Amino acid sequence: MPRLTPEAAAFDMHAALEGVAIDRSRSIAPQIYRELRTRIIDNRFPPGTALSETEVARICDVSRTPLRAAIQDLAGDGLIIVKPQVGSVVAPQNEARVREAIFIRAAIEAAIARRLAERGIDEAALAPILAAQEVAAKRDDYRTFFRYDEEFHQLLAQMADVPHAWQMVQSIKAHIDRQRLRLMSSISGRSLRAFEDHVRLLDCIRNGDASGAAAVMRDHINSALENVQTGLKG
Amino acid sequence: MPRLTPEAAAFDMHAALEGVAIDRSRSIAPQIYRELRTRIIDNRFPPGTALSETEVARICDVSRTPLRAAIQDLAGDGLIIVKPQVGSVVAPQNEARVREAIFIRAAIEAAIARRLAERGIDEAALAPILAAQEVAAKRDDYRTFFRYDEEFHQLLAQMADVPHAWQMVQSIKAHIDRQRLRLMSSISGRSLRAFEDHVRLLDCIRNGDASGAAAVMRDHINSALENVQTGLKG
DNA sequence: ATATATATACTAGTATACAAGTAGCGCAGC
DNA sequence: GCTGCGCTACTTGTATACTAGTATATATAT
Repeated sequence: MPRLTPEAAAFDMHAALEGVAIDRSRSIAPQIYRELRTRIIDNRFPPGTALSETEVARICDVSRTPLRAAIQDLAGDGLIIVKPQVGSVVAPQNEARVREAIFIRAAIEAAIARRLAERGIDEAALAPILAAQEVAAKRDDYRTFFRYDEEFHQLLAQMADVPHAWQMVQSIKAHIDRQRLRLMSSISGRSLRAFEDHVRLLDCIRNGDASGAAAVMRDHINSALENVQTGLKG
Repeated sequence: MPRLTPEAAAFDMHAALEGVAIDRSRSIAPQIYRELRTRIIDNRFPPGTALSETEVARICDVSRTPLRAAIQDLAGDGLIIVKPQVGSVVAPQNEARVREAIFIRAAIEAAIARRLAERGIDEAALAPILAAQEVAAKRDDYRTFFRYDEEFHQLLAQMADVPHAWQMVQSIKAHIDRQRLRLMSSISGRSLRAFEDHVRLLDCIRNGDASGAAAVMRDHINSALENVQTGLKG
């Protein structure tokens, strides 16, 4: 086993895996994947945590086979680092990695915005979400706003008809979200700024301003960079 | 087993897997992954081919475990469709999928071009590749040109310092390359046009024209769309 | 005391056995 | 001839046993 960091030494694996419930009538591997992924993103498994396949499998009461499949998938996402014959650890939060994740998300979502501006959209479908966002934003209720923000972006991706692109965004977004929770309430007025971005984005789309829409979306996503500079120590 | 298409019925699995050599001193799973991936992309495993884990494992003389891991990874790439308790097949070549792959690649690489224009690059490193491209392009030698084109784009990604973004491009590019080989020599003058794109791209980067660089790159990648319309039946 | 060899207790990678589910074929009955 | 039930032969999913490699601790020699 790799040397434990002080933080990881105090880590309680049983506590971190509390609430894991497996439905034996469905495939186990994807369920374990989801459970672990959620816990890594919300930092119940802090970066650097050692994950022994045997130990986790025993605690979750499943065999190593589906658990291993989940670990491999998480390694593919870059959330777990597997060192052959040595051990697996939750990937450290690397500033460069987060910045690159934001870069990729901005690239894909800007392209989505561009396409929507070129093709036009059904604004009616977005209206209720946008209204809910406005309420949350004016209350500076970032938690609620964040939920509708997710919906908003997802709906745009659906309208652009690029499901796999959205899947990639979801995958890469894990690296961004993993550090977002730490600071989400720290910056006041953030929701309002984001809401205004959305309004400006829809303006551009409505006017068929493809480059403008892409630029607004790019800046909107890139605003997460502000967190990176202040949020990560390394 | 899923019903066989006429094409797949005549398929010879042993022939398709010829040349698979496993180095038992290294991990087997990634080796199998590479071997299968290569064969799917160059259509030695035509779309729709049924892949039985047991059968392929036996022919490759490995156990199901590492082979299964490879299959799962390929399913993650969208190159194989796994139907639980039914069977796995090589993913059909879907026009929408290819178009979306091009969309994603264009998005990421356009963002790379933009970043390079903002930051500036070391043109000297690109010069030899560009020179080799010019020679191949003027001979209309698409095969050679294609090799240098790959190098060119990879080097740009390296310069932009986004290794994971490039990894994603590589992954998604499989869907594009799978249909490229069929037509690569069909359109004459293609290399020259691509070469001119590269020159214009470097012009924009040199002048710090971020939007221009992004636009050139976007159009450059999107030119692959011309193949899609004529190349796929469905 | 320090450096080096070695034992030990882990790790992930692989092989194999078993379970559960699906599709297609064939036969019985209508 | 046609319909429907059931058997059979596959498939992938899971559990477990085994292999091989690594890091740490311990003992030993210098």
